[in-house]
Amino acid sequence: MSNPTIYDVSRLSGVSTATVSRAFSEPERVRETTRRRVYEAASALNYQPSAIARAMARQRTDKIAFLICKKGATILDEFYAGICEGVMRRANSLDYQLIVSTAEDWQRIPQSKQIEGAILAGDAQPDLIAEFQRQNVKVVLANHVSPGFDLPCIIADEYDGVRQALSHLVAQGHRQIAMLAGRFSSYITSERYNAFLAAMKELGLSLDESSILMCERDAESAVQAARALLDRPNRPRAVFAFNDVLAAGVIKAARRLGLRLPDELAVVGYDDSSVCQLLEPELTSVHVDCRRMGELCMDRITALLHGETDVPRRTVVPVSLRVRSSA
Amino acid sequence: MSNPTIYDVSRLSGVSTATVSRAFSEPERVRETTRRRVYEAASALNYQPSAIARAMARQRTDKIAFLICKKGATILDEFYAGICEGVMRRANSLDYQLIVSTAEDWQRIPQSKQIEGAILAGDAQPDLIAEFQRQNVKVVLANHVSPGFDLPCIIADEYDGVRQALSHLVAQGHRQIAMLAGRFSSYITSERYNAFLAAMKELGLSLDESSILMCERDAESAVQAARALLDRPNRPRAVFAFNDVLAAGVIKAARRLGLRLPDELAVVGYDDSSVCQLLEPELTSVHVDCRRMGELCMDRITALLHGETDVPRRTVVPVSLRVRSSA
DNA sequence: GTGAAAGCGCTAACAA
DNA sequence: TTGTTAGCGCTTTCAC
Repeated sequence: MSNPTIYDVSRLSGVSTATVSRAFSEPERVRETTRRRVYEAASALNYQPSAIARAMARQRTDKIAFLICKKGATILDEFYAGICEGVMRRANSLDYQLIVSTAEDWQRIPQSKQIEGAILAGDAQPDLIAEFQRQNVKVVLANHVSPGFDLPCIIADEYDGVRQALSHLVAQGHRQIAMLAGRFSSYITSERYNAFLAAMKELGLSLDESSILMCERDAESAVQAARALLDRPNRPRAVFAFNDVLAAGVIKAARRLGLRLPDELAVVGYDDSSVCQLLEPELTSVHVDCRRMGELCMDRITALLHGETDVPRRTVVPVSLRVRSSA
Repeated sequence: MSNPTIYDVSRLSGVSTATVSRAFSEPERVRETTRRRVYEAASALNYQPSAIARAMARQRTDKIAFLICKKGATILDEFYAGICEGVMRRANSLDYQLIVSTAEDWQRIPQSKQIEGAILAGDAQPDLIAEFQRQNVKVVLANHVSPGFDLPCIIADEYDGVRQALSHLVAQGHRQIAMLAGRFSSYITSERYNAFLAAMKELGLSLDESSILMCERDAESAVQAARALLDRPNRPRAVFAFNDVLAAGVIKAARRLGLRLPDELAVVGYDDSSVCQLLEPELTSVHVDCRRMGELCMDRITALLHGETDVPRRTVVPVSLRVRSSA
């Protein structure tokens, strides 16, 4: 019942185990005819090399982990699922196995997972990073930077994203732009917040403190905040939201107040998630190529694993505004 | 530079490797004081048992795969991400490692992945299943059933979901209900389709062939179909859509025609995805507990792995209508 | 181009 | 309760 081993193949094909091994991992080093005999025996026995034994002998596992570092809420939102997909694709094509988990769950398990690298997506905690470094596991950060560590990180061009959004609104004639900021990871929140301030300044717009609102990360919270904003006598005509969910909240609030978009209120979101095309009017949003971010993460990990020394520390992925009918 | 091994710990703590091994895998079989000494030595050396070596010796890997079987489009939509999350959670708590991939990518890699079980989500192809069985890998199906095989499968109660949706519409006074069917996996499509026919009959509603529309799985396709439907002189007052994306398409089309929801048109979706609460009006939809489905998948796999013989073949997860303002 | 044999780090009889 | 030791299936020198 147990699986055939290299010994079985060796016996059946009449060559040594060393040759069988080579036939599978360095085919060019074994003579054509021999190789053929090995393959025939192998397929007759339905043999496949054991990844475990191979890892054991080679002292490497070709295994890397993708950990979502995010407290609460659903684990795989669309954005992280996109990064995950990019990582997965690239991992598969590079013959790496991908373990997917959350940072929380990962840490609960004491046993070493024998991974060679870890991609931490989101708000990676310093102690987790330190732990990996102690175990000599290569680390790459996605959508986050961790000041204390010298690690490759893949981030989106937050500043440019916000700038594009605001420029578009300005081009539509808006001068007074409100911002609805959500509580995301500390990095994203502060980055996007500062980008807003900087872009407003760059565009020569006056900043009204009262038109900067904070809310949680759910739509309902956004609806509340937006209602307060839109109820004001001198309400803003344009709103930039931290992501599409919040933007949807703003649109809901606007609808309930009977406002027509984009004429009476312009709304721009962020992430260009699938919901943008489900709303009416469709939501103008900043597109982030999260799959690409995932691929880059894998590229950085493999570079580190190959001992490359000049791996880029900070890779900024360009973003672009997708103009639709909400603004 | 290389990691400490069980020999290092054995030497430092002055006990045999067997005892060290036991201290980690069967703590109760080693005396308190000895155990303590082992742990001290281990942590002094920063030792962690190698999962590879353990797998090699034990002849088991504690590794299972979650494969998304779905052609095209994005790999991890919200529904599958939910199942994946459930599987992940349970896998972590049971100390299994989870490899996540797509069926396509998986098959491209010849080397054996040494998994003990595979959870196939979606449209699992018979040849893939057969291949796993040949390799003695346990298989469980999620959101799918494969007639040719005797496998545990976890599915949602499609029939009841549709019935609840239609009952609700009937309770609202609707008699003439249209259906917008999308091309999903063959199983889901036919299941939901037949459920509609059966439920209509059960509720004593007359079935008008012309009010059953097919479309692709994207919102735009749904908008087109819905427009054709709503442009008719004798247009329906209620639409049941195969999922929330299609329902959103219907709402878009309705909006563009100036129809007011739910008074002039009632819409019900399926899946209760996050978009339901982002739309205005919020979308009434059939809630499917996909995380639960994922957990059940893991439970079935572990039952199989433990050699249990009476593992349920067909587990139907209950669903429930979430009534909101669209119908 | 191929073979012999020594590991890789751990587990599980079996013995003490 | 603890120790001895023979594997687990493969890779990789080092010979030939």
